[in-house]
Amino acid sequence: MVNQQIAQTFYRIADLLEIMGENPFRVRAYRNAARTIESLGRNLREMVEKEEDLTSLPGIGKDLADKIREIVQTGSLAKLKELERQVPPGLVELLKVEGLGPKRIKTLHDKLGITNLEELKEAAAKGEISRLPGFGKKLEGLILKGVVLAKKEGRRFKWSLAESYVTDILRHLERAPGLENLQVAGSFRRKKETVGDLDILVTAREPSLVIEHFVKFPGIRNIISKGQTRSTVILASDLQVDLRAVDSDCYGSALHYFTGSKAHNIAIRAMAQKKGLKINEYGIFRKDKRIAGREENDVFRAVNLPFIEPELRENRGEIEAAARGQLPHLIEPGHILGDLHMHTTWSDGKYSIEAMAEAAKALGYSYIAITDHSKRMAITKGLDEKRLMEQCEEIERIRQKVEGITILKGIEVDILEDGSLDLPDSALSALDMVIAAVHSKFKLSRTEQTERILRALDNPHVNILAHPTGRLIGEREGYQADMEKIMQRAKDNGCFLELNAQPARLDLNDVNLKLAKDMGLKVAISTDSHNTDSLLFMRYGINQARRGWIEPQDVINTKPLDRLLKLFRR
DNA sequence: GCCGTTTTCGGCCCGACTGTTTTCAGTCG
Repeated sequence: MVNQQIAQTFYRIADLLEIMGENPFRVRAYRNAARTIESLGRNLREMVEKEEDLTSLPGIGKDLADKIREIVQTGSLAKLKELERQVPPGLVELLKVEGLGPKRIKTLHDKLGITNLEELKEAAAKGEISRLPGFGKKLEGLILKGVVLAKKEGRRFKWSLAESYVTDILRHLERAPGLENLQVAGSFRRKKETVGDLDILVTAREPSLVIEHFVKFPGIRNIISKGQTRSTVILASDLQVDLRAVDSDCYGSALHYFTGSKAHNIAIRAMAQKKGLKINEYGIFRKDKRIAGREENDVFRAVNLPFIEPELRENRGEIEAAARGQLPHLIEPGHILGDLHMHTTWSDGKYSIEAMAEAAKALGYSYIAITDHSKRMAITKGLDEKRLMEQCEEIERIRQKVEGITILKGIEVDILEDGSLDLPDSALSALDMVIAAVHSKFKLSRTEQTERILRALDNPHVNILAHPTGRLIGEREGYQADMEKIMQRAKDNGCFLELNAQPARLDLNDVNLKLAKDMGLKVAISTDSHNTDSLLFMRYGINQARRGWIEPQDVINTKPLDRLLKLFRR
């Protein structure tokens, strides 16, 4: 929580400094630091309390380390308050308007006294803006439209939803005349859990023909720009799509460039600079001579690095790891041997145990675990002790019937408010494995929530903590809890954390996955399926795992059954 | 404001598109 607050503070300072016309590199320093903090696994409050050296974090120097300490210790930052006295706070909102950046906002403020969105709208409506030097009728119109759009800004699309748009757009683009290569780049290619827009790269004999074809895509609501090599459109769903066309000689360097992340690209380019090279989307250059760029790997070769998988390109240590020859060998869908979290008609699932087993078998799995809810989840017909025993007998019968896959007896047992479990040990001891989960009392204090979960992990029957933070992407923040402590206890107790592969959960997130890996704590990637179709959500889990640097050996359900069962013996 | 296997000063990624310009600034990614 404090990490997010600090990151937001730094972003805000960056915006304010930018509007004041400050040194752009200083502005960037604040944004870089904010990004570092957002993707930091460690809790800054704890680091400050332990008097750890904050300047060891990338992009944090003495000055920003002091500011972090000030925010942790006082809850606010004098520097921010001072800036907010100098710049009307409403001006920052104007940055969200398409076509307005710091320079124009400053002009609008200085010449027309505009301090917020409402005043901007009035001025545009009265035609005052087009009379300013450097502003024209067209920009005024854009601002009028932009003022409305600004409120919607910031919407991000879950990766799984973006994927459905990608499918349609690619089907359209494949029919473009003279098309050679077609690839989605950007955060979609990096498998980020949400994407802000889609970046599509093409190569073609005649790029402008592809652009012409692209803008005829039926799902387009608005064409923002359309040039010789590049076009931006907005789909009816509000998703922005950028198309870039390059020559096939540049395909590799362009793909690297458009895949990002921005922070990764800047770091790679800085390395190239030191070697007297220049990297841009058109290739790798020594002086003015182009020396490579057809293959994406040319970029990495130019800076003496091995290929770095797109999912790792966040400048979170992947470049250093690559330089040391210590990049992870990321997990792939084929490594998964079974699914350890699913529901049936015994609680809130839609299919029988047998149907789930057959569906999993068809996916080539060698085992599954049936993990229905426990009685506290009354709305799901959660199992009490008696029904759980009946279900175990039913599983015994189906084991005889369905061959070629092992069905494990499990439960997703509720963690009650005090950290005790919803079923007695006598019931849990009859099972092959136990998942424990928080489904209630999300609002407990951080300390209480942490203690509650730690106590559950101390129950010797618990093997896996389900959806460990409880967050729902874009809808609900997770409950407050000290994940570092929870992970450490799980490791000490021989438990595991789940990576829940439901596209709305993807819980743990990438940062926490990396933290778990660094601690040596293994995870289970599970679909939490309530029907046979969602067994396929496994791939979303794999995407997220790869972003968290997870390798096959870090995941328990890549292990053959006998080794898995040994891991469940605490 | 950060950073350093040439450096503690002087750099900091770089190109496309648009609009209002008659040669370029601002914005965006």
